[in-house]
Amino acid sequence: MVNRAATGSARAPRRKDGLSRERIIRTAIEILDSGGEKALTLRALTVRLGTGYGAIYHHVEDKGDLLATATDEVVTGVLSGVVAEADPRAALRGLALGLFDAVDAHPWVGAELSRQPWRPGLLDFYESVGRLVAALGVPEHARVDAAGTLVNHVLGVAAQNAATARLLTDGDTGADTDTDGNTDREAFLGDAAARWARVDPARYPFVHAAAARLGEHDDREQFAFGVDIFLTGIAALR
Amino acid sequence: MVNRAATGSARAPRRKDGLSRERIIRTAIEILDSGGEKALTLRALTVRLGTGYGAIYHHVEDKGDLLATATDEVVTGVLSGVVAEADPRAALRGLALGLFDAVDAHPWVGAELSRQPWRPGLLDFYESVGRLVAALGVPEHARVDAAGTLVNHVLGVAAQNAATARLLTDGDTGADTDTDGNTDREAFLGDAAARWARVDPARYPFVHAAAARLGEHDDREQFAFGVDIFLTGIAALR
DNA sequence: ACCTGAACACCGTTCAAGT
DNA sequence: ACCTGAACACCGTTCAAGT
Repeated sequence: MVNRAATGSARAPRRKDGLSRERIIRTAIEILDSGGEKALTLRALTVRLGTGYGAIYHHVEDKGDLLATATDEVVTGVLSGVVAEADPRAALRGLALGLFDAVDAHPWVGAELSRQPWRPGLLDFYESVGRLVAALGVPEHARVDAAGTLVNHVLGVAAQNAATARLLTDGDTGADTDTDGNTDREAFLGDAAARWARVDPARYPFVHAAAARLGEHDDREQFAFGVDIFLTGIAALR
Repeated sequence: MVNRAATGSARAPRRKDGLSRERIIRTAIEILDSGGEKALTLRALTVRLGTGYGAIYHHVEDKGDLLATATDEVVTGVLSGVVAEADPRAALRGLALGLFDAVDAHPWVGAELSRQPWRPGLLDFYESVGRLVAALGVPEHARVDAAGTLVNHVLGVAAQNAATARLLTDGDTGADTDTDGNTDREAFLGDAAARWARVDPARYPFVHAAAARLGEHDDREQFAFGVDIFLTGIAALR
């Protein structure tokens, strides 16, 4: 399948492709993105990279190390792409939505972030949130808690997102994910909505009503709404 | 604890202790509480219950089923113990803190809740939050999102709590957890604080300052603070 | 119906051996 | 230094066989 040195005359081509820590992590991200958390096994990595286990363990400490570094990669990559805003409120909203979108695109990141919230990948995020909270006029003694609350909101939604994605893709071989797009997703969501709608309306009126409106629901909007609630609450601390 | 037909004269004692779904789940909870998520293996269960694998699978669908049911058990048990309050704000705070305390006592619950946020164990919680949010005067169209945001805050902190607990107990055999109490915990927290304090103060002034104050930090207070921020933010929706 | 436990499939990880 | 791949320890789960 690799078919290297197909043409001829080439002298010594540096050796092979050159296995490196970066390439391993990049490949891991690809596997995670296409097949979900469950798809990332050391075996799958060796196959995809065309090497053995030891080669991977030579560049990477652990599977945990692998997952954590992959997560850092995605998070830092996205945060640097967030446009700077003058207004602290708008900046905070943009920052939060930036991370939301990243997790939305890579749901496994949500699971990993809630597993290890103190990873360096979140350092810049935390720092930015902290400064912006200060810029909002929050007194010093409340800044840490306020920033923590906002970060927690992001991580909480991220975890939820990951849970939904896991339900959608795990167990699946991922074979027909490409062919049909979102039939699976729709089927699942319909199923979930039906199950939620089945709760006793007499005993759970609120949940029942919420389930009925599940179709109109937009995760991103709900997330942004939550951010605004916290921003309003935080503004009152001034 | 049930102890039925304790006195004599009882005819056929029904057979042995009688392995039941309830007993399996109760034992699972014990293992999870004392040894953490990693300690719950089917093998450990068979040993503790003195049976084989098949016996367990006869009463329980899955390990997932086991974990989910155990989580439901803990959550519903605690929510029924929360005292009713007349003031919606106080009631919401009490409800949230009740779940926080439950997760604090059983950290594995936090991980499981963020893995499956739609479990029946959370139904009553979600319903109560929804009604109280309505009682606060939040307009109907915003209630679902508002309630969802609060639930997410609770689940987010719960997941974080679980992550910390996992770092503390997993890998550990749990042998000296009882003897020495919290030496391990203190050692770990000191280590974490030291690592956080090591971040570059020039590049990360906020995080660095936060790390310095990590000692005075109380998780429960920060959680309650977040709830209050949320409540303040929600009041503006009226 | 309820239980037993060997067997199976599949993990992450190690390590003597190669280049 | 970097890589190979058989081997190991340990999972969750199954299933023919027992009572």
